[in-house]
Amino acid sequence: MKVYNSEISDIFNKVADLLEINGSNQFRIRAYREAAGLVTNQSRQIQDMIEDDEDLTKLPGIGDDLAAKMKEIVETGELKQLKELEKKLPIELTQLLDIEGLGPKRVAKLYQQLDIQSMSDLKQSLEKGEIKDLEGFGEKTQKNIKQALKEYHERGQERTYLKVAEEQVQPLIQYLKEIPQVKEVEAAGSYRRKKETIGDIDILATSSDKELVIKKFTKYDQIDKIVSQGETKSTVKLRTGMQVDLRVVDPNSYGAALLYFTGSKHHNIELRNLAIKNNWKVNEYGVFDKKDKQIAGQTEEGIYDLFDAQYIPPELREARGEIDAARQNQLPKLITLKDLKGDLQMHTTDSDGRYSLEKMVEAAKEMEHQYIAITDHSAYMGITQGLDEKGVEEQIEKIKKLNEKMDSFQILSGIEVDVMEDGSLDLADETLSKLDIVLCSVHTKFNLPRKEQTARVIKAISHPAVNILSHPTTRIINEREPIDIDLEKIFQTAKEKQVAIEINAHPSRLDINDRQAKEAKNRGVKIAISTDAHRAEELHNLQYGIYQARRGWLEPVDVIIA
DNA sequence: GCCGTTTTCGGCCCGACTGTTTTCAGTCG
Repeated sequence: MKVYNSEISDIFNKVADLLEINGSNQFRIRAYREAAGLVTNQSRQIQDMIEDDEDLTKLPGIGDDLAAKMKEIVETGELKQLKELEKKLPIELTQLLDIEGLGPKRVAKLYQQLDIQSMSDLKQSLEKGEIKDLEGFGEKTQKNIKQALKEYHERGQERTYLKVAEEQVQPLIQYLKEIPQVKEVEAAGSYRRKKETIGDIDILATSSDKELVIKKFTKYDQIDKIVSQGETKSTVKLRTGMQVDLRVVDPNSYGAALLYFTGSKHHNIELRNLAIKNNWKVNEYGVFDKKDKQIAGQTEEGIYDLFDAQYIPPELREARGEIDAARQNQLPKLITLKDLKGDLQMHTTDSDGRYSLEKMVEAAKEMEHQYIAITDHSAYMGITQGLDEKGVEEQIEKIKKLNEKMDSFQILSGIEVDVMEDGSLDLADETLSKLDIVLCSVHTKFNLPRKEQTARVIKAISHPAVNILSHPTTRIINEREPIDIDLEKIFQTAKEKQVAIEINAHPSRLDINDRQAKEAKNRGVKIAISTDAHRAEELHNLQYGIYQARRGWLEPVDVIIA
């Protein structure tokens, strides 16, 4: 039986939720949550680590108890402790915690006094209007819970693509910049860390007249609702449903506040713990010594400097070893968009692209690319009207003629060939051998069992003609789960066969992801970053692939850049 | 439940805003 890391972290989170509703020791609860987060962020499967007899207590925050519990989950698929807790408290209570404004204390009270166990119980009680009479609750709180429950059902759980968030952040930043009293303004949070999806937007501004800035912020014309408004902080909901938090601080706290609101939370905690060892205190206003004197805080650089660390780019601030690396002067020199000289995957009207070969070439030249690969689909995928052997040869000729007219720019003849169910490729070997570059990818049979799916992909990339494995997991963010494959084995084969692994730069794919990219790098696998553009405008998506690569610690040397 | 140049107990990151209170608990990030 396969037990995934996500199942282990789900169980730990449920234990933490129930313990919290039960009023247990908060630090014990935190230990479970930390463990859940650690397991989620682990690039290796815990099950594999246990099978390899690795010592799980070497992981930070994991002691004998939690290590034994992970082992129990891997071996039995469940955790006795959770079963015991469920006898005392209904498990549905944990869902109530997802409603904004409902934390463990209130959920416990609703359960104890009104026997509210589920969303539907809550809805009924709200309709009866009996919640306002509980001690510590009131008219306003009841109304807020009612609204939050409604929004919970409307919004679902989806996070927004980075690109979609950018479209909302940029004009808002511009609006804030135009307020004369605003000195600096920057979007922080997961947006600044360039995470593939964004939950809400955190904006930081500095000003000597904070209240005025908050006031003007709440007048932004895209705001649907003001959730909260204080002297230095306000939360609003935009018409799009996106939540935006603005925090205004004094200019001399800019660096500390930017650091704080950029996160990640775990990165901050690591820094704070480091500060404690030096008898310092870190908060959003600065770093303070024992006498409460500010010793850093104006700039992020100054703060990292105080910790004897290199400046850590936001993309790396995920508590994945970046602080240690920065203190040993060993941070990677992250790849930038400028390092990339071309694009290795795009489509034209010869398959499912919307633009002609000539148009795509024109657009790529305008972007100052030095080369591109034209990689239309192979014929197998009926809906994409892909190329068969004859079609490929015709396109090769067409590209050859076009290349003759170019000075320094180069067009590579390529293909995105389908991987069949048995791992064979959708074009004859002879045809594939005539191409400059061959990408292979899975577009069908997403549900094969792990062993078969892995064998299928390994067979495909073992084909001597293949250069790149495109969108390896086939996931589409918020839409399609990744296929079940053993990426470690695939990376191993990729290295042996000198096949590159793609970071597909499409904002909804970003496949492989940041952690997987880091793992690939560690295993010595080359990465290709390409847009998979189906229209000329999409060539600009390369930036999102670069963000993901940076989050995966990639340097120019790890990537096919020219 | 974890952890240790304060090592086997006693700590564990820190502050803003709201609503219900009348000094603060609860929630959020």
